Amino acid sequence: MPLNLYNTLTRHKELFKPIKDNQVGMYVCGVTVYDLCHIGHARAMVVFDAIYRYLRYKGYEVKYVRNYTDVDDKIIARAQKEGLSYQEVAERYIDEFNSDMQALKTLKPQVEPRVTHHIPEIIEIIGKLVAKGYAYEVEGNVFYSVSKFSVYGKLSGKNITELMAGARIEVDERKENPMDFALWKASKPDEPAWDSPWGKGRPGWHIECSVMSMKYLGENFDLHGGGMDLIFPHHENEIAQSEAATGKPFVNYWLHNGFININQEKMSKSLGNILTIKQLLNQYHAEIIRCFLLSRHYRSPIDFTLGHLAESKKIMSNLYLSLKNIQEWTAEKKPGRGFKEEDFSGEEARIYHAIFGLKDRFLKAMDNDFNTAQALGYIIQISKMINSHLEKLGPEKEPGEKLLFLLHRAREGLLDTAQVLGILQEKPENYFLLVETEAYEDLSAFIAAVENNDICGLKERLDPEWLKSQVKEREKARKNNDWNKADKIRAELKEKGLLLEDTPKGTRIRIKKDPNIIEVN
RNA sequence: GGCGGCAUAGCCAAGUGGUUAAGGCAGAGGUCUGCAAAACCUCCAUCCCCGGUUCGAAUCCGGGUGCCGCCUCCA
Repeated sequence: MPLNLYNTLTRHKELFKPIKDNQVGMYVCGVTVYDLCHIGHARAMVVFDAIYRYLRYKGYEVKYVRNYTDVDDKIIARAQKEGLSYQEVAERYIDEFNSDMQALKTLKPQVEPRVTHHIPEIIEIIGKLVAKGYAYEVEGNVFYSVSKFSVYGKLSGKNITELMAGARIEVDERKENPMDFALWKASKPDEPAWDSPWGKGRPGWHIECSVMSMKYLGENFDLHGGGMDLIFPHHENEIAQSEAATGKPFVNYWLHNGFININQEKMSKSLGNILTIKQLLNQYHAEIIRCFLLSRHYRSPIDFTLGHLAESKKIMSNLYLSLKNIQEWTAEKKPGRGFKEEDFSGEEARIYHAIFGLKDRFLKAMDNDFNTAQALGYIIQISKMINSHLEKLGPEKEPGEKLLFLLHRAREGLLDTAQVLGILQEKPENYFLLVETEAYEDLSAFIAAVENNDICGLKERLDPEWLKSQVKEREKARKNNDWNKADKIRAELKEKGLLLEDTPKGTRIRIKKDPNIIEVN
């Protein structure tokens, strides 16, 4: 099935055609490593991770490159503030970024180039641009001359003459045109510097991506991605630099993800509403975050609120519930043989159709400009059908051959599609343990776990002896039909964050998690 | 001022002209339960406004209105 994607360059959805039959080169602008990453970064990284996974799912051989900007003004400023070298700052935040990405279960790109490892190549390209007359040197700085590149503005739809030049830019007198931008910056004393034909200095911001993307993917490659904000000037400038240097078209398809708002406000340092990935991961399982991020189309803005996150949490629990149900119903039993459509009728026939149609529908959704929201909807639909059907069959959990067959196929289908979104990667029992704090069916086992301090932090908050006596009291009260007392104890435990649930099999317990630990202003 | 995007139920959200407008959350009613919880069942929209194209439009075109982003570092 053909993949269509929205190309910022043409402002249309286009049929995706790789340059080399089934190989894809993909470059995504990474981060400037001067601080912890926030949920906006998380969105970009998760979105492009899903795109990367999907391309591979479709059978493309993808070379994925994502850079680190490890030298720039902000890093230098941070280093000076903390009395560290810029390398130390960069190293620290590269490590932090890596741990965030790993926690968010993103796949590692094949190449993660750093600016400081590519200085000779950068100098070479700048030299080429100067030689070709696209750039000029002033006092050790090299600027790109925007007016020499006739199609400047083609990505962002801007027109140089109409750009209110200088309106919001501090005009640098040394530039021939206010829109010109730095390729090479002369360094001040105490700043990182490399020798160059124009004296000591360091690369400007945009040139690195031109150089590193072309180095690893060729002068013309397939996909280039990043946040919406990078369209102008960053990506516009990349095009200007690259195409001027090589005379070839740079990137065929430009993809840009939308921004995250927090409670309908732009996330910004001045508003003080920056939420870091670490804060979020502290409270929410990575797959809940991925589910939230992928439940909207990647180009739309999305609003971060605790309510929305709670929805995603519910969704993930329901999905895992299906896996758990399937696991319990199938146990170790393998389906005896394959069945055909005509073998099923009624509810089972509907489930059969849904399961066997899942992959097609999933592909169709994803082929439509990576519509993860719709794709996720289809996955949830299957999950819901399974849960509902099994519930109706009652508690015996003795599936016939045909149902066994359906359940196995459902599981395969769910896992196969969900992995493209990077969800349902945990074993259900582990997921519930991590997220819901799996309900303990056995109260004495729970108390023992508290005593052993197996449950993080609970021993400090709860006296196991007190807990033991409360539980015993309540059991006694229930036996005596003393419902008032039983309810009272249940309420007391609830205040301590313990939820008692009476089921036909007995009383079980689960730990209530506080959903409001993250503070969002 | 320039460029771009969005407007679908209480909320979030999919929907690239054609059967009953995905899905989720919340809510209401129900099953189960001593009660509650969990789970399951049922119910819950004609798509911002006005014109136009068409046999037929949420979907295409024009005009309004209202939001938002970018034009400065930014995912």
